[in-house]
Amino acid sequence: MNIGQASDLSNLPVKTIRYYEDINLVIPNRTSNGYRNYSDNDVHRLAFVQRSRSLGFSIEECRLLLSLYNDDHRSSSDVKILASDKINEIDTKIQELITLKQALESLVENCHGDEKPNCPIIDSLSGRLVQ
Amino acid sequence: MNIGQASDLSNLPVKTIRYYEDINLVIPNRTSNGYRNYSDNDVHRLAFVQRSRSLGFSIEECRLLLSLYNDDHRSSSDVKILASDKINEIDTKIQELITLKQALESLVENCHGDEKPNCPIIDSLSGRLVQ
DNA sequence: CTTGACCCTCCAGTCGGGGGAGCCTTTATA
DNA sequence: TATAAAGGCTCCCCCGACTGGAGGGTCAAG
Repeated sequence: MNIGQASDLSNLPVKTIRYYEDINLVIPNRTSNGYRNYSDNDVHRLAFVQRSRSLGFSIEECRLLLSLYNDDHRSSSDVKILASDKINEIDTKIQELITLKQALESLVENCHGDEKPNCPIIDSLSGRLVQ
Repeated sequence: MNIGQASDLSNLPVKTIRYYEDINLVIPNRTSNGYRNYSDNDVHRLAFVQRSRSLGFSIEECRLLLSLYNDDHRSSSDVKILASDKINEIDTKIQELITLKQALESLVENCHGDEKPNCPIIDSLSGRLVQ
């Protein structure tokens, strides 16, 4: 099938699918007119990448997951480790964002938010100690 | 002072400080030999940007914050709105990451993680319904 | 007078694509 | 059968926010 139909079936933009070929992730055959010709298996792989990406895996992790996907002799422990690592990564990011949010909240709480220029948020950003 | 000292005082890499000049964020004078010559005020502005960036503000938001920083007639409400919006942004991101984490956790829980190829994580990524 | 630390500019790369120009092929309609 | 629209192709530049490196110039110490 052409790239447009592959795009519909995989929920990936056409541009992204071409990009995935550029980086040797999912490589279709070509028809005689030079058009990309995606097989059902190619589309499965595209959709696999789409779901993996939406779960937060990087392209390189998707490449690894794809190779496990196609490996009949894989160990499920390899996959589990990859997913567990990603959970830890996400968790670290969440904690960082919570810390950030708390810092901003404590600044906002102390700001009157009126028409006057006096502002503890600016004071803090400029390095003056507040509180 | 030279860029190296400005780097030490602002906790910003030399490369980043040059980049901030490129994008017209903090522009120093030059000495006769062509070296950048940072004033104390320039360094304050660099440090201001460093703190703003570490609180999650984008470069364009930093540009706006800097202009408020230098505006004696600012309203603190303008600053407060900017910071509150950023809190909401961060909160949205946290919620997205929590959802992502939960999805991954439910997949990992069902995976035996042994030497066998059978793997509900791969099954789910490949679009096969699990559970 | 040389060494090393520091400074300069310019170019390319990162990640994961997006936008658009300029062209070719296929398909639908008049 | 002519034409127009839709879809395909390659190629190149753009995003944010830097980072690395090449290839040079400048300055202070010994």
